[in-house]
Amino acid sequence: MVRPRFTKLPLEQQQAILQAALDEFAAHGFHDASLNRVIDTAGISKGSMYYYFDGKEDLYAYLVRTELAGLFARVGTLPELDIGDADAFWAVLEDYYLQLMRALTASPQLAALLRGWAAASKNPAFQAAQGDIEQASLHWIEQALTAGQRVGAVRDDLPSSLLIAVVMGMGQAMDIWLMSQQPGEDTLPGLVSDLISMIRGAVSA
Amino acid sequence: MVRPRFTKLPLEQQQAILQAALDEFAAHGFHDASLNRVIDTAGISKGSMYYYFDGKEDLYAYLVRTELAGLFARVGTLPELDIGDADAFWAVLEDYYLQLMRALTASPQLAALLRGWAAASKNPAFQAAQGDIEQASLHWIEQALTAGQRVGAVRDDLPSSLLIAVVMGMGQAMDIWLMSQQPGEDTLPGLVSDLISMIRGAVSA
DNA sequence: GCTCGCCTTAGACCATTAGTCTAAACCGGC
DNA sequence: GCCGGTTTAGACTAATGGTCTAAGGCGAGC
Repeated sequence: MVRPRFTKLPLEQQQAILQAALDEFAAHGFHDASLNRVIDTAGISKGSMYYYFDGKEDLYAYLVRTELAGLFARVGTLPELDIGDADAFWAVLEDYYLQLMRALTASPQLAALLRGWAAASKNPAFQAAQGDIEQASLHWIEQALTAGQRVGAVRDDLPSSLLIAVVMGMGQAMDIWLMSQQPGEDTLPGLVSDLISMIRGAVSA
Repeated sequence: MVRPRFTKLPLEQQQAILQAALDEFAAHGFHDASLNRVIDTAGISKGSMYYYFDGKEDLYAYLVRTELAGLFARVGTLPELDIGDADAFWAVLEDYYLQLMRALTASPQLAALLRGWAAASKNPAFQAAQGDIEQASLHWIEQALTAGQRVGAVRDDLPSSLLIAVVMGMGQAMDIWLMSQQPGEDTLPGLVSDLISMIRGAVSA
């Protein structure tokens, strides 16, 4: 866990460290990122780094959490899902997903960070570090799915763990594909609509 | 690329090396596997290992390729897909997928190996090593999808790269979920049927 | 039977990694 | 001015993947 002392640092030094970490992790992914390089770039000593963070995984988890929080703060929270019928459910979801993707295309570094996260998250040895991030994401999808089941938009004849796993798999594949397309503001809505329609087809009642 | 000299080795020594590598990679995944441990376990020297293989990625790629070839040899090749209508297409695919999963549950080490492969394959820095494996897999899915489009079982209004990416993402998620369930011979067919129905829903015309 | 030359092997060595630890520097309170 | 806890510097460790050189092994030609 990140040490509280880190948050007591002058903001500019916090940002210097986080920026260096973001550059490094976004450029190389978790495994191939060098903590030593982050330390050099940030201009602090190894002792200080380990005084602020438990280690590489801790820094990474904190960075992802912080950046994700910023992203969701920019986009806003997910609107209420279980008012209305199935069509309304999917429309709301599509709109929200579109806004998320807009925000993501605007910050390619964050996209790279999440791409690396998606790649690593399946590795069991890494899940310990993923911890609350993964949990939050799963929780988010789980809530959306159960809301969809309440309004009859999502089938409920399968184990929810399977639905969650498949939706996450689809979502990650779509995110990566979408980022690789570098979609413009004109094409993005249509693509997002297609993606949601595929998810809808997969999990519809 | 694996050096031809490796295949000229006595079979038992080849198998000693491959078995050691399989144990290590299946237990720890690609990144956390230690090549030095493989070398020790196999009872060869570092010089020999690097005389047979270009390096860690090369050994891993060769191992996956070999094991995959064995799996497909056990299961047999995919039956002809574009005879009949859409329902026939999905029935054939389901049956084949079921056989693959049967074979996979029978060899948990191979399942672990492929799980690690799935986790690593999204990392761009790693794709160079994936190379022909990834290509073969993509090619396989691509062929199935175009066959499905010919018989009207698969929509053709989306970029095929998107369809491929999404189907791969779903497939990987499903494989991982399925392996984590440790399904018995009684439950497996029903689960596989559910999985195929989700893919069908996602990509149907 | 001997020797030459090439294929193979052994393992020391290198740069780099994440992470540990100790000693010094700093700085506020008295 | 100095005392004591907080913070920093960076040497150090164990392990990694990968390189390289020198020796061993062994068969062909004579």
